Amino acid sequence: MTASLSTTSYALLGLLVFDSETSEHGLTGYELKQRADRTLRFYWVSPAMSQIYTELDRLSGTGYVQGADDTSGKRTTRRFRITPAGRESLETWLHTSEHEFPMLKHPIALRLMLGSLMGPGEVEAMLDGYVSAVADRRKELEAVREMLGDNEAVAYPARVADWGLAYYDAEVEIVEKLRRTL
Amino acid sequence: MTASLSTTSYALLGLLVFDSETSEHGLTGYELKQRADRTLRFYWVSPAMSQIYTELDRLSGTGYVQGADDTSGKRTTRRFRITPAGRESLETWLHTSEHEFPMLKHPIALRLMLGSLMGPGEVEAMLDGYVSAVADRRKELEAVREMLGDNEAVAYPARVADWGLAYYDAEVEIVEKLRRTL
DNA sequence: TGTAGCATGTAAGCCGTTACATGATTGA
DNA sequence: TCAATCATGTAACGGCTTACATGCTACA
Repeated sequence: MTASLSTTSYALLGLLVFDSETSEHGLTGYELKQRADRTLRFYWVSPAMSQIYTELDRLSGTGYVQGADDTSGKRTTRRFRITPAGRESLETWLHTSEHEFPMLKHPIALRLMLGSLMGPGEVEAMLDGYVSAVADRRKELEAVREMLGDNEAVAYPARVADWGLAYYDAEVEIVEKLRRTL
Repeated sequence: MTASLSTTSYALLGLLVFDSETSEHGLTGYELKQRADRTLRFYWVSPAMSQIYTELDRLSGTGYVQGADDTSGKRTTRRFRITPAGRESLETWLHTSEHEFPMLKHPIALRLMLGSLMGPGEVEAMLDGYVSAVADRRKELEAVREMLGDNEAVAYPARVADWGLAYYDAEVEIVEKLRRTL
């Protein structure tokens, strides 16, 4: 029987799969957090450091990752690699689990609903601020997209990044149109 | 000093504001859940029933809502109304709080990242399923939009619904384009 | 020498869910 | 009479965050 994990656990396992295909030494918890900040953050969550270490302990417990002391550097660190069992569990999850609908927590839309309680100009300012925040976000994601390039090994992550970029573009267009109707 | 509440608390407070502008008798926890299912769900969350009652207790504690036994019907229920203090707290929140960036938890995008571990056809099937799930969602939101009509009192909620519809349309377009590149 | 980044954890606590429990009313 | 809906809660627990604690290394 397969231990059932949270989606976040599988997401981290996914990051470890990509690592295993390009390197042999694994990732530290710290490095895993950096990867999450670069990728997962845009369409899932980037767990807190403390959460990363907790998940790594959990995944070690189920045998899905294996941690080993790395003494090759200046400092001894623990590096984690995905195990065959972990890879299998991840694949089973991909094949069999329910595909839940995305969950969007959108504080700007929530506030807009209460626009009648806001002052004149305040709604506009909020939407302008949001458009510029999206632009910032987009730039960050663009940098990630450029890093992925056209490397076949990360063709799917690149597609996800493209999806994200198109989403941000659509969002800006929608909000700017909405802004003009106020 | 104002008690600091979760965003979900303010969202419920917002629903109670709309009620207060159209009726005088308030909402039961059960009705509040129904409103959340119709509106909040699309761009925030619709809390579980148990959470609704917990929040109502909390909001009663801070004096932001007031519950009263309603014995006018066949059955005695508790109906909640927002208080002037609650309305003020909500407005303060609208004016002063940080506008966090939306949070998207997108299981489909997450799985797509791991597309290289999925079988041929499996990615396509997943995306097709997603497109049809979005279509279903869109229909639900469309029904809500129609209910709002062009009633001035809910002009802002109507705009939020329009935003949601445009978002679903964009999502379908993006995914269908992506689908063709596989 | 001091600050930023690397590296790893524990503890407390919030938010929210599912499961469980109870019971009234409406309508087929 | 039986199922669906209305209506209200408690208990247990999972997931995740913030705050706190510690210490090494690189570099300006």
